Amino acid sequence: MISFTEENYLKIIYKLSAETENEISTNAVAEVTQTKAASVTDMLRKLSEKQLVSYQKYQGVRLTKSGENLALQVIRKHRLWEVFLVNKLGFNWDEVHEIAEELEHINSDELVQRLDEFLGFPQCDPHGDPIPDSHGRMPELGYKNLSDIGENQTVIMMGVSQHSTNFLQYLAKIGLSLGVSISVIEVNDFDKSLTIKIGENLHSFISYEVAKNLLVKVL
Amino acid sequence: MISFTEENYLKIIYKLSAETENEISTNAVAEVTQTKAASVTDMLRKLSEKQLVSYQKYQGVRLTKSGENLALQVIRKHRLWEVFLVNKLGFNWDEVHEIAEELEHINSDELVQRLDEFLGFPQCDPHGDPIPDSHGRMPELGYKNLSDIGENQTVIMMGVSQHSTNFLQYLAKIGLSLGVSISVIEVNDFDKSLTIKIGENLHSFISYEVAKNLLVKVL
DNA sequence: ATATTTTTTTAGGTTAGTCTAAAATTTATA
DNA sequence: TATAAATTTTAGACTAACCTAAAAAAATAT
Repeated sequence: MISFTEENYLKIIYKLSAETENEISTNAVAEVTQTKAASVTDMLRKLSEKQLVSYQKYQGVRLTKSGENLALQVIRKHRLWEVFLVNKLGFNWDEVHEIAEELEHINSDELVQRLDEFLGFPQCDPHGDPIPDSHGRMPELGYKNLSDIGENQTVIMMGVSQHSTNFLQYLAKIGLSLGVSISVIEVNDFDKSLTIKIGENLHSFISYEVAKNLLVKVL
Repeated sequence: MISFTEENYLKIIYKLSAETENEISTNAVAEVTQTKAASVTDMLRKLSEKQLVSYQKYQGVRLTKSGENLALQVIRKHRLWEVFLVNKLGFNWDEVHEIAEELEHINSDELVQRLDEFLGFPQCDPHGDPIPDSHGRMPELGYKNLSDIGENQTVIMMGVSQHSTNFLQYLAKIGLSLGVSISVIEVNDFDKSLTIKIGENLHSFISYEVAKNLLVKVL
């Protein structure tokens, strides 16, 4: 059996692994789990004994195939529950993360299966993140970052790659929400900031930092 | 903050209290929690320090007002989730208890509120048990036990007061399900067993033990 | 290439929730 | 009402997940 806490470690290692080819350091995990490096070392040894990660001391950690599968199932549950909370219960997309952090550990394959069906087999969560299927396969959504879109192109906003409440509320304030069309009017050479048109007639100016975190679909 | 385990103890003490006026014994709690009496003693001392139960050693335990409120909130969540699982996800009523045992500990008042609304403010769960409101008030459903119904009366089956899978599957087998009409044909003086008519033309014979656990609405 | 800094691990300790075995208390019985 | 039986509590120990402080290893800088 795998515990709530172990599941969280696997999920965190999975997410850190997505950003690099290298092993994940003890400190990197400690920062995300909000624990001390010593605690992480203990847990890595334990996960290693269960064959969920490959870990050599001082050399960082990597998920094994079965560790990755477990991580993907947790992520699948998290994202399905987020869809439920937003689409069925009417929560705002910036309110669901905490609750989904709890729901993702509910243990029942039958439940996940039925929830998926009830939601109409969604491909992505309310932030545009892809939902792995029951075998752990991620759907290929082909979204790009707005920062990679050239001048005079028009795209549709599909998601975000940063989920902080701050960021989501900033987007709401400047009129950016899922499904709106965004036209890139001008890209500033110096700092890569963008002048964009949101919808039909709202103009806005956003930094490269923000553009990098917006997922869009090219028409 | 109150833990998963503490919530379970409160819920169990609440349920045991419904069956008696007296204090609940350490052993009674141990039996339901599937732990040893020594562990229960430890927990009762802790809950007592938190003012959630009143407990004098060797004298058994009772919920305080705030302990009872917490227990009722857990029961509320359990029953709302059961409604969700059956009405929305299509589970059978004998399959939902385990999953609801996990879901009942998810911590968000906003979630419970919205779930209640999404389900249409149900008055009772799929077993006919009343769902406390957000203030902990139980709706008065006025159901009776089938064992208290006299000969020649007709009632509607509304629920059960025993939730074991065994029992629920036995009911399914003899054709008893929520909403069917039951007519009491004859009551056996000797052992109080009943001859009943289920629906229009199905006759059946049930023991007093079974009749005691069926909740019915008198027309 | 050595010294310094940073990272990681080890050693030993804490808390929540459990256990067993023994002691204390209550209840039942003769 | 004294004794036996049952119940409950205490004492001491275990595991999971965390901690701090110190030691060890790796990375960086002089």
